[in-house]
Amino acid sequence: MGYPVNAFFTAPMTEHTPKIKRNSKRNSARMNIHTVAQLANVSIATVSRTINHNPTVNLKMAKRVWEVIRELNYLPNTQARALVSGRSRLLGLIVSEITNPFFPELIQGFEDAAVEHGYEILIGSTNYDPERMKGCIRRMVERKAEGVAVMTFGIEEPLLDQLADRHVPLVFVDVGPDRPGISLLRVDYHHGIRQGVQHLAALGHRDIAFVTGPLRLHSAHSRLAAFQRAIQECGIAVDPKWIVEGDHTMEGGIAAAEKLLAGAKLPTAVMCSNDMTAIGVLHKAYRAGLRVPDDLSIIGFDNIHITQMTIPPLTTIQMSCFDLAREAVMALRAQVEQTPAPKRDYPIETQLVVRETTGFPRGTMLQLRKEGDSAKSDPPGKSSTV
Amino acid sequence: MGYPVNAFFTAPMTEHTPKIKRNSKRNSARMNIHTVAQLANVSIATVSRTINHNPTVNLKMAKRVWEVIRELNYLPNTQARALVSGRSRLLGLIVSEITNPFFPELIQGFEDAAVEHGYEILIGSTNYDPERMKGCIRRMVERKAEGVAVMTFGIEEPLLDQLADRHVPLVFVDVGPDRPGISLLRVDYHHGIRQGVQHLAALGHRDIAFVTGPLRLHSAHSRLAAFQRAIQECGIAVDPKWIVEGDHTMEGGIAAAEKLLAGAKLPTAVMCSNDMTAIGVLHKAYRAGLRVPDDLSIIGFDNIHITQMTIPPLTTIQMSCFDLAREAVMALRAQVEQTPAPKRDYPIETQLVVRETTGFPRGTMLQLRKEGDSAKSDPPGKSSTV
DNA sequence: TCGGCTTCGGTAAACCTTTTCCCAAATATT
DNA sequence: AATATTTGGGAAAAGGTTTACCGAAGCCGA
Repeated sequence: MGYPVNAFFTAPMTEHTPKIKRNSKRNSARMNIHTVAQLANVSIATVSRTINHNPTVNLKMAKRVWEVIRELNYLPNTQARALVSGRSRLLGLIVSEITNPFFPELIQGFEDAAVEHGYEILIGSTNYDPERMKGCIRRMVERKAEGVAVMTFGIEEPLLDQLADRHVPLVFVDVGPDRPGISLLRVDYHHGIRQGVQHLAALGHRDIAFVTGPLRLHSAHSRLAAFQRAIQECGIAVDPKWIVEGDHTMEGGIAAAEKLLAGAKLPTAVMCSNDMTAIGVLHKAYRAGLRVPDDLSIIGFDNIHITQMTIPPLTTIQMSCFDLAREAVMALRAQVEQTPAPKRDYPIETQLVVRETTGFPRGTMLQLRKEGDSAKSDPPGKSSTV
Repeated sequence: MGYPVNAFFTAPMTEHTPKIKRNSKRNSARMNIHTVAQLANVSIATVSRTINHNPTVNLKMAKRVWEVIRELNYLPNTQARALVSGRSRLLGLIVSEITNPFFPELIQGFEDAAVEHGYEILIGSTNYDPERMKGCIRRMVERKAEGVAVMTFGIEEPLLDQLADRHVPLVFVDVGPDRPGISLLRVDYHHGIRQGVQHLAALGHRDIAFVTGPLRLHSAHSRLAAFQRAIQECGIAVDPKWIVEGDHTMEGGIAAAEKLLAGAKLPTAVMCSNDMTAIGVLHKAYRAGLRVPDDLSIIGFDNIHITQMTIPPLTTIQMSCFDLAREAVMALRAQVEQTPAPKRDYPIETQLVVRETTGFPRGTMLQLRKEGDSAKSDPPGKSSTV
């Protein structure tokens, strides 16, 4: 500091020495902005400005620089850029379980939205384990993610302090602490679930069971509450015996179905907190010799890709994970880039998709048959989507 | 220069200015190794040594430093560490499509193995698009991944030069250029596929179709070749009409099944290049009113989790993606950490898993029935694994 | 032809950490 | 008690980039 800046202009020799030193190092396969500058016969500042599309660089020179960059296949060192600019251009995404097909679809959407806006993503999978969650958060902080979307549908509050304390913008699903820098994606579970319940009620179902997600998670409660509200709206009583806790896995679905089958009276329809659970229930029904939908109607939740291919294709409630992902990125960007007034709430729609696992309950069917209306045996809405 | 502790010994006034500037910045929520050093009353070097468990730091001092680190919730800046140490501790993983359930399982395994050895992962999903592949590779280089596993089961050669030229260790599946720094994971497709073919042949199948993967991919050819060899070993002729190209998606499976169904003569069994294809075929069979396995036997490949839950559960050939992932990390580590003699070849086993989509072909079944052996109608090996 | 203005390009500091080198202090040895 | 040896810790450079600041060159009008 404080040296007369241009003193050296008149004394080239002293400056030459370090330059040579640089060259010798560079020859050993080390490529950086200096290499480019040297080959293009410009200063590193010019190279940097060219790369960052600074308009003060003259076109001819820019072209020359780009040519050298191409020729060398030069790519700037992201770490160095992030270090000096203070921007990592990294968004974090924390999910429950990467092996649940819902999440890869979400990840894909998140990545596409992020890349579109010049960000990259850092994925963390908690597997419902607080230890792993802690690790994920640590990594997000260490790598200086500029924002983190917590899509685990539930998070231990104390853990997120690590992030909140560092003023990392966060986005949650459903619920989260009300602080500045924290956005919420509010899923309107009620709309889709009510459609599902009404669909079942219209078919004549009165004995409707519900398999929840893990009740530690807030989203599981939200979905259950939406179900209970919808059921009551239809004037049906909710029998607590038919509310069974699952864990959002296929195995959990099987276990839940077993519990239901063990009861004295069977429900005629089951709604599930997610599609994987529904697939488990469907499988158990198959094993138990129940025909779907004749003996048991099943509705899932999420509308993951594979539900189109189950046998029979699953009626489910769509929650667009692309919307969810896009909104999450939007919310994060709004915080990071300080768009004037960042909304805190981003609503997400849900929507019933009728496929072929829902039909008349057995009793009704017989009744209809008796009335000579056998053509009706085709469930309504068959393959309305597929 | 100008670090707090000894600044005053030399030239207090001139050096004092930056110190104040630093502090003022630090107060505004900026935390780094200097903050820790200051609070612990040591130099930054000591803090760094403590963090890196350098044994020359005396225990008492280390304890004091760790306490401050804890109290501040300090986490070192990964970018800066990577920049100076030249080690990003990042491993890249490039997959075909994250929404194909095989890959999340692979990713999970890869991440677990990486984290176990102190690495983190960078995921790229190509969606079979060379443009995206290019982007993935660029990101891997930019972020300075220390090694990259290319699990797309096929890569455009010129693209990988970007990585090879930079001496980034690579690991491929099946096939890859024979250069130093490139390891191969050799999957023994033949073993599992032969088991599958023999299983079908033993049941009496002679008319066996095969739905390949996208033939641009080398792994598709490998699997097809393994099938053809196995078929010939069983003394069955391969009818080229029954080799149909799929694309590793469920939709591709449906399309392939449609092509097969349109033929004059139907095969009695179909082997598929992956499970998603098999699920598509299974679905098409269901739509066409064919019973599985009575009218059509189906065998998949990969043994993804969901195959346990298809209706009926899918007979498939297991390729342990955890093994694959673990071996990939091992191979990369061997290169990165210069273990004495890094093996180039890592063999991966495949294994038939018999579930319930394979049974006697229709003709045989009737024949057996005629022979009064109706008890045999249960296919052999039923749920031998589930 | 010269002075002032514009425009373009170079220099060095800053970002945060690791690591080498070196010095000082503490302990051991004669 | 004085020197040799060990140990612990501080200073500073390096790593690759961005950017503020400043100098130089070119251009125009007078």
